[in-house]
Amino acid sequence: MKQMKEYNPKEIEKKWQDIWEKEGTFIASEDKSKPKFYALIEFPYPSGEGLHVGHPRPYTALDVVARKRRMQGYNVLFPIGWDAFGLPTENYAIKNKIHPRIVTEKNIARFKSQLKSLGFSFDWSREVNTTDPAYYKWTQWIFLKLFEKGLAYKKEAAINWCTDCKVGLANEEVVNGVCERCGGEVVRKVKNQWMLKITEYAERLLSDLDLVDYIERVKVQQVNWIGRSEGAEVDFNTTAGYTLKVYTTRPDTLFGATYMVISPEHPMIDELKDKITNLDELIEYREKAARKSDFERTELAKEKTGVQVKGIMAINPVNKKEIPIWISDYVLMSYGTGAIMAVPGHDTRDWEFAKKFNLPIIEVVAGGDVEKEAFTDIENGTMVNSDFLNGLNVKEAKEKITEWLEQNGIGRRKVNYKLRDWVFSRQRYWGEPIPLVYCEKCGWVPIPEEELPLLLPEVESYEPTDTGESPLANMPDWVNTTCPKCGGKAQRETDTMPQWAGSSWYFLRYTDPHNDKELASKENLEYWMPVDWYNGGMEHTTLHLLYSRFWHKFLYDIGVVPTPEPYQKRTSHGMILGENNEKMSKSRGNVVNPDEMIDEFGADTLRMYEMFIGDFEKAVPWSYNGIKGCRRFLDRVWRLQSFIVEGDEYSSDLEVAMHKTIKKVSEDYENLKFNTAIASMMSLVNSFYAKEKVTRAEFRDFLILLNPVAPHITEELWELNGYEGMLNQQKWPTWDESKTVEDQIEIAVQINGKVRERIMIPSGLGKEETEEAAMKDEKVLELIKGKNVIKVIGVPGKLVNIVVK
RNA sequence: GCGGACAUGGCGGAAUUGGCAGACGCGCUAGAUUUAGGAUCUAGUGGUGACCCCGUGCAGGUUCAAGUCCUGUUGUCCGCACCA
Repeated sequence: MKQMKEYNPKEIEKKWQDIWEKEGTFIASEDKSKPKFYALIEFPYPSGEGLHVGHPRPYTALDVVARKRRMQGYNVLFPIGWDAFGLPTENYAIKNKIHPRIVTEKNIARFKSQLKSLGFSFDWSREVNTTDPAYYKWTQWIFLKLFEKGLAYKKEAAINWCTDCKVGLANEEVVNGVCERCGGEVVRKVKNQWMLKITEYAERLLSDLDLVDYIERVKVQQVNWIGRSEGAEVDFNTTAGYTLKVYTTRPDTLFGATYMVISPEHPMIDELKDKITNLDELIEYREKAARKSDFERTELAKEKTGVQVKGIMAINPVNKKEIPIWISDYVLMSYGTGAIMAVPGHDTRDWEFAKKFNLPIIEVVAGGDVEKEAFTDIENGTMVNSDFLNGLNVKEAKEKITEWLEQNGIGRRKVNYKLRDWVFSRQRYWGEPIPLVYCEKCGWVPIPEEELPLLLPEVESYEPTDTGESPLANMPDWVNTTCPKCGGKAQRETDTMPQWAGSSWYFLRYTDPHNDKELASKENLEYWMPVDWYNGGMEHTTLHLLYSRFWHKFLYDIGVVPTPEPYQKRTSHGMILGENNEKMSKSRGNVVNPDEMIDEFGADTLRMYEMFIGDFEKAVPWSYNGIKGCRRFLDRVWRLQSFIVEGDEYSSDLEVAMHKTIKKVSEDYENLKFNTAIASMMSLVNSFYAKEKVTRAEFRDFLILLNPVAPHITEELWELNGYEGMLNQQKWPTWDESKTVEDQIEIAVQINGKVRERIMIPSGLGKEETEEAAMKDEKVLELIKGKNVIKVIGVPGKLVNIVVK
């Protein structure tokens, strides 16, 4: 036994990180003849807090896959960058009176050193930064293209306004009625906003989910968020001659419509103000509704409120009956037509409203008791009280009435989506300036492409204003400009883009990050896209993921990118919780800092524990003892050196174990089952210890298998023990399926389903031979002696069950 | 309310198409070694003292065989939230 050096992670991790950097080991090659593999993680937002141990979980997972793929001969792109515009930095900058650019630089430096100390195989030469003018030039360019194609428009709209951040929020940023970022109260505020027509892509965003390999829960969430529904639009005439359009998914219940409800903001009220006899009352209700924050609205959702529109009645087109019109805030202007036909017999909300205001309820689908509750079942039940629909089931009735409506020109088939257009303006400083100017004569005019990027100006104060204007509005020198079209006086847009802008296309930039002619070259996009595997958090499923798919589809339509979808495969990791099983946060005092773990145990141990901690897709609490166990394993691996014996082959008694492990590890790394891959390597090491021997061939292949998880220690052991070259340049080992099974295997013999004996039989026996082998066994014969054997069921390789009486 | 996921030892978790429940790790117990151990090694570790038996949230069912399939039920987590 030779003298062994101590395992010193501090020393060897630094050593190998320096070597990898110096040699450019992980720089993606420009050689496009090799098969490519593009692995992507969500680029981090460089906050002032630094990393906690939750961050490295997804990064390590894809690092493992990336490292394995390189050894399998792929040209791997595994890039990293910074999503650096955004509110927290700006807020911190305001509070501490430091320019957000300086704050950003500082935070990035911190994140970078933390990520580097974990030994990820990122291609640092392709680092991007959304706040770099050379990057946001192209964010602005894409926006101009959207504007050019009519997909960006400015609209006076009631938006979600965070009273703390003093900024408009997208629907997606309002969580439970409060601001997703700061938890501040959100109220409705009418503002002139830039909007992006993501709704125009709703159908494709939905149907193209068939083209990609996303985990089910991601697909389901996107489907729900897009919220497609099929129904009909129906025209209701009114006694005032005004036509009220409604959208319904239940046209079959038209005969049961006993009143109508329109949203308080519905334009009919203003248009017919001369004919409405209680206008004051309606306006009062509308104002009350507008003042309510979204939070209050949902809070008060239990009790329905409303006011009848007096002086006008609607006419049910199927039976010409006059029915009253009400306004109520349970009908939203932003969905469908802002008006509904109320069918209290078969819609729960309408039923509650009708009960409260004593409106008639008519049963049109038999099967329930509409006096007790709305009958909403659409599977069972037959149409009644519905003239020519009587006797049909719901499905048939829907079809028939829709045809009838179309024939009579009073209705049409209609598909609706819950998805709304994307509020794209922020009244903030730290974001991409919107490259448009407003000219009295020409309206909104894009600044010429060659003038991009439109730089964010230096500014005295970047505090948001109480009026809701961007800080940029306080800079007349910057705002006042000339119209690119007519040369007249014009003013710049002072709103900036939301944080989601830069992250909607960053994966494209990685393919060609230094290109100053295009956002990325055609050849590079052709070669690298789509992203083969994208892992990220579930919290981005309805925001970033949908937004970036939308931009990508748009870029596909205008011929910039070669694929209709950006990401071929999407997976998601579970959160790492504090040791107390609560979400890790500063305020709970349960944050575990990766720097400290690296200092105490080493990066390899941390990486390994991140992967071994549990089911990758589930939330799991951190455990200090758990990480200690991983360090213990690496210590054991280090000490394997003392067992090394000569041998270019696997030893006969471990041959099966080797092939099995290679198979298990190779497959598990691909299937997010890092925990079981590591478990199988631990078992293998236990076998080496049991023998106190490991051949050079066994050790060699074991090191390769372990390398993606623990890259530093394995490189060091590779070198120390005189293997050729660098470990990361080796070929991934392969397994021989026929060698993954022992010659003799143990199977169970059950009697009436209970295991009573275990026998050794040669592997590969068929069903009958297996049964025969069991029936020959002495102990088994003993056990069934004198009993009546009814049935013998053999399962090759598993067990034999003997049914006796 | 709607949609989705999950429920297995003291803990994190394993378990192809239904086929030996509890792999691997932690923790714990005992022993060895050590001046000492939050080090290392060996053995044990679902419950009950042992064979038996009982055991995958709960109650049924299908099957030779159920953690896995079916029906019902309870609980936890996540997403959406008056979407007509």
